[in-house]
Amino acid sequence: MSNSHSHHHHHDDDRDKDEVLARYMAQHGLKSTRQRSLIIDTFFAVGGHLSVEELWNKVREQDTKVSVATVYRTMKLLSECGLAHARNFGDGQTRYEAAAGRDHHDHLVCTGCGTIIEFENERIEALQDAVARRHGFKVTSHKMELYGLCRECQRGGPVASEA
Amino acid sequence: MSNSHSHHHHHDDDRDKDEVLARYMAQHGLKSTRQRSLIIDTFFAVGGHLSVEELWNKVREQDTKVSVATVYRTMKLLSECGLAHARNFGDGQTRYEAAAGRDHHDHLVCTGCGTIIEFENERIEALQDAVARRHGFKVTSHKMELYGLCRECQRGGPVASEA
DNA sequence: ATTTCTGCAAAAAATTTGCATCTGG
DNA sequence: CCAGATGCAAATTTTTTGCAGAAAT
Repeated sequence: MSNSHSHHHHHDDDRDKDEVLARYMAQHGLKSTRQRSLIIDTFFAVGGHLSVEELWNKVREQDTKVSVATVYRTMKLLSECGLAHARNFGDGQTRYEAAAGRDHHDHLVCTGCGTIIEFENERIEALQDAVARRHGFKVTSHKMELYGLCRECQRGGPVASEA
Repeated sequence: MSNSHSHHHHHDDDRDKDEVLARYMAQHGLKSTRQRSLIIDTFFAVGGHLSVEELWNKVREQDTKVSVATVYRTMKLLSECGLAHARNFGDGQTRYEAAAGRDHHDHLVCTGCGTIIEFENERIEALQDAVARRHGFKVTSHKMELYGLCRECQRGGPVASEA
């Protein structure tokens, strides 16, 4: 339900992403390797909010001997060039989510079953900017999470926890 | 819970806090110990957004042999009874901040110098509730952080990092 | 007396890093 | 070739835990 009104066309997201990545790598003298490509492709293909370990598992389905270290290093890269955002939802792990070509969005996190729903709200964004301006801040990014119980969990009681 | 308009008098916050704490401890069969009191008092006295280690250091100025484990355990407690909130600002550590008697507030985090400014905005809160309602969520808490450069850091360039 | 703490040190969990060895450009 | 990347294991960092002794109710 996202990618509705991008300023461009259909799969420009992908193109943008690749461009951003290529430019960044060139500027920083980085090399394109089999592992990096695999990790990055997997990351964008799977989507969602992946912990490094989850991503690592997915990656290893393709190439058994990619090391976690490489996944950590690659995700840090993606994060630095703005194609992924690191998030912390309170479970001990850092989770990454794709950022390219997406409007900013925030999260509703169900503390019962762990479901994460994304949403966007322009009016909130506008107010955030206003607040920041009022404090003399130049905002570069933000995150917002609402924690609570989803419809299901309000009824039947929380579904068994599953980390 | 923290629905109180804090426009009461001076130390109602403290009273509230102590009540909440006492009730919670009673209901859960918890004991009031020297260490817990020290940690909790220190936590509220210092204020700000403390990591466990920072708090531990402060605590040890009073009592050299409180263990870090106790600080972790106590902060988890405070967090569970709603008197403190755990936050993650992206440096590897969980930080806690006092919650008693305060209206909900959010943060402006300067990525240049690390300064954290708190703010409240009812209109944003209202919009958040609306969004949640629209998704069938019953929100229990939320967090929101805006990252960017504060006035200072926009001018003179980022102050030397001081991790 | 009984139940709940605390300190300590070991254990876990998450992430980073050193280094010898490969690899892309 | 050579800068940069990878794997692996060891090292860090952050948080949790088991347990025996200490305290609180």
